[in-house]
Amino acid sequence: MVLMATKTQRTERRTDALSKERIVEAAIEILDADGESALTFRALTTRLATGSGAIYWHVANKNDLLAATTNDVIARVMTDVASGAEPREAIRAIALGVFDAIDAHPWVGAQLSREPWQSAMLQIFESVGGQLQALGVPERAQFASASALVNYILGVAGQNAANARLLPRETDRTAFLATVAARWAQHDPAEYPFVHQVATQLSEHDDREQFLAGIDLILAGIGTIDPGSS
Amino acid sequence: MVLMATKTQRTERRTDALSKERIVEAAIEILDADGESALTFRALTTRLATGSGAIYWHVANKNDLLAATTNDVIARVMTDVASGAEPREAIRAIALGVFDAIDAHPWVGAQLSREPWQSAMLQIFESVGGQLQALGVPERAQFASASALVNYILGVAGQNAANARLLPRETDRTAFLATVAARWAQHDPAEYPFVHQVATQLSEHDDREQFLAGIDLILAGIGTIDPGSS
DNA sequence: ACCTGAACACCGTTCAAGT
DNA sequence: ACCTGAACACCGTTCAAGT
Repeated sequence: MVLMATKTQRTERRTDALSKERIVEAAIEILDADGESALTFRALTTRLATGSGAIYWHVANKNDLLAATTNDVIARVMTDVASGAEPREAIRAIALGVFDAIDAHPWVGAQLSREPWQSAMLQIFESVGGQLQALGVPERAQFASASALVNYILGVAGQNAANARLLPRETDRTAFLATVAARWAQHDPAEYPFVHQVATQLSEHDDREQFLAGIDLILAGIGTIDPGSS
Repeated sequence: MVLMATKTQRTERRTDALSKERIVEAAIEILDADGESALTFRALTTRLATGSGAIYWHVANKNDLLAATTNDVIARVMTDVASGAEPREAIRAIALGVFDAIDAHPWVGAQLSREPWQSAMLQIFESVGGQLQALGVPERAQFASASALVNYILGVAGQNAANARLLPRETDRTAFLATVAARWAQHDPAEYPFVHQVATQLSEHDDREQFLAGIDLILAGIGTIDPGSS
């Protein structure tokens, strides 16, 4: 195919032509490999063997580029998760999908908590909202319930992204949590009794389980809503 | 006092000597007046009539400075709120205090969701945790409950900060929400039925009330926890 | 001990010029 | 229509030199 095309190409562009997709793809690779600070237009131009102006032809600015990369990752999560399970399970699956995506691409977390009205967020909001309807949450409470869940997911997203930024590259999670727990334990117990008390639990806990426990707590709260007349 | 001191000052420094407090104070003024992007070391040196090196003598780097400013604002909120009300009311007061602080200083929201293990977060965590104990939440559930509440607050913090960044300076909130709602309504109803449906509610809702509704939802969830054997 | 400010090594973004 | 890359106007941070 490719060999044939070399002869008769006419309206076809060279296969490596720039496009927003190719730029986004390259940006994701850089972000995953070396983190947020490594994504510069200079790094992009080098990787794509082009000039900075070429990138600006396809992308408005860096914010636009970051929104596009985040959107890309979240869209993939949402299509993977779309299948029809029981609503409560579906919500947990959506939440875990986002959680795992941020675990795999920590920069997504930072971006999500920075640009909440962007398309990525809309997709999460839509998925969660749809499941709440399926769950039979009364209409007047759907918006607030979806917001609570999404805000919670957003909060954890930012937190996990920050952790990943602090983590000195591939440190294992338990070692990191032990460090934070030790720092917590150092605070004056008189001034920070609660922090002091839960410091041990911190080093033992499983981030992912804890995240899910929070989702379940909110779902339990939603379960207490009076179905009312609607 | 000051006049007298001018004669016999010895170990005293000139009253306008630099200090971390003075730098933090100036940073907060810049952030409040012109937003995150306005806080540069050059702007700081101009305002403080000094050199960049002088600032670095008191502050490790820009991250350190931002953490200190956030810590300052949150500390003020926590001492204002500390009074002993009923636990559930106290938690609502803490949450609203943080919410209002971010409303007044949007950059705090961005920073909170960026540096969750910092001192500012610890203070919120401690306050919330203490109230959960007073509420009689069983010990095994305290950590997860506090985390859920704090993560939720964190998520809203980031969202509000982002909104403030989008807001073209002192636009009123309802006008802004109407714009977002209009954008939501533009999406294909077939693809985004839920978003489409709640778009109207979005433009009518009160951010602050909605925030509190989420807190109440989580508190309701916490209320369903089996007290167990402790 | 604390401060000065020039210098360094970067950024994102623009734009005249090319194809 | 799409791409090139030099140039611009910034950054945060360092450091020799001053007091």
